[in-house]
Amino acid sequence: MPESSILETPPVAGGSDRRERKKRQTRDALLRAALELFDAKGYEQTTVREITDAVDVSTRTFFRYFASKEDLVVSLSADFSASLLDELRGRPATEDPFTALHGAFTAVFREYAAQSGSDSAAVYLRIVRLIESTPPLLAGYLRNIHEQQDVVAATLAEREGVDPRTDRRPQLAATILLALVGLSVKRSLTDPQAGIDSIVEEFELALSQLDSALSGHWTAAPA
Amino acid sequence: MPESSILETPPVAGGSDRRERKKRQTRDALLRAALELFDAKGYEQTTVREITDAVDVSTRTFFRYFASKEDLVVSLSADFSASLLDELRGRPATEDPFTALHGAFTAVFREYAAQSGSDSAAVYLRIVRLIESTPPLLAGYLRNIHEQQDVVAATLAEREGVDPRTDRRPQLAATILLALVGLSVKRSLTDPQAGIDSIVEEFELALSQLDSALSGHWTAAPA
DNA sequence: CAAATTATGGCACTCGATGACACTTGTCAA
DNA sequence: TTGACAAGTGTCATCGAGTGCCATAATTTG
Repeated sequence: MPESSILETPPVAGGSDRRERKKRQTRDALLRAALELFDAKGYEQTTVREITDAVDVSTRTFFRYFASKEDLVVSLSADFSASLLDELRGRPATEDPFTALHGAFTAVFREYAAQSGSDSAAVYLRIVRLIESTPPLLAGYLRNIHEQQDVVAATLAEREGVDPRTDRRPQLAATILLALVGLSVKRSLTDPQAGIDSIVEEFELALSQLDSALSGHWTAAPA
Repeated sequence: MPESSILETPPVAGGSDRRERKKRQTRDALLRAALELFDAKGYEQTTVREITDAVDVSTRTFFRYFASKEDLVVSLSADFSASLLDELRGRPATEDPFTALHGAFTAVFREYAAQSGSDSAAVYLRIVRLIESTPPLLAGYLRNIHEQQDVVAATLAEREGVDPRTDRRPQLAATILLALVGLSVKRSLTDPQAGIDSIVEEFELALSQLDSALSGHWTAAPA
């Protein structure tokens, strides 16, 4: 069984030892048990002790797999950001920054949404909902995004062959686009029915209303 | 001596009792001692115990004044956000959303920069530097901004008489403008010499380059 | 099988944060 | 002035997150 989900440890090294497998299993078990408990009784109400008891390892072991309780959740959303960057780097150089960033973003989400064989999309939504409803997690999540900004900006600068230290447009574009991504995700969550596709829809909508929102009064209907 | 700085407890009530004064003194002392220690040995390396020892109160008292160690720092920057909202609400209704938000932002910063009689500007910069260089503080700070978004959006919606639940432009505008504020602050900090004025300059610059950054390739010089 | 690695468990400890209880001090009414 | 009453504070106890250290068990390698 493929069982390819964002819950798994990324295929870092080719280590195919039994040791590696066991590590992966424990990590995976901790992850699943934690999300289960977080769903059931909330993030803050769940102690690390409870998570490790459910998997039957020591709490000490937990902190060898995850830097912190927060990291367990946030690292999952970080994987997602990593996908976005990968996709962005793979975009043809003929695309201008805006198009490339826009394309990379929609591609990543569509990819997740299309993975019918796995539970990536479901897990992603679960995690994001958890994050959005838990202040300390939200904080860590936003910090992550904030750090990504610089990386995205650097990537864009390289694509366009400009110096990111003198030209402010890369950082500016990265800031705006990532802010829109965040907004789209947030909006989609207000609808409990909404799936991953609605994130893309919200994103498109935001882009189309950008001009209208920033110019003049809003007496007219959104363009 | 006026001593009017953002270190002080905001003038909540007119309570001019001795009790009020004493409370204010303790809070103020904790604030100053904490910032002093944070500057000297870093936020994470400073324990609450050390702060309270410097002021000679119990650690329990500390947590009666501040919800957390993080709150002590972040609440100061939150005051700033509050100023922005006040200013925004005071803007004439004839101004369109973009103009109002832009005007409110520059006004608040200019006001801070102009307070030569106090150390508001200096303290603000000190705090923001501390926040930007301390991951957990940055996280809390960003979470604050994120929460402000909804309030700003609601304010804009009211000004324009649109329904924030159906019209997405308020939230969109708030998101973009606050993201630009954050970017401007961040950029100003890279220059150790920069004062508060440079934040406004960065903001203006970002606005003027918005179109250029989001459309086409960047072969041409920034508009 | 023996030796070198490496994951794990257990323990003690620090620190942030909270709750309970008692003490002191400022405030207000009689 | 006196006597509540409330508010700020200190002390003590406790919990949970996170870390350093060392012993031990599992795994890999020779």
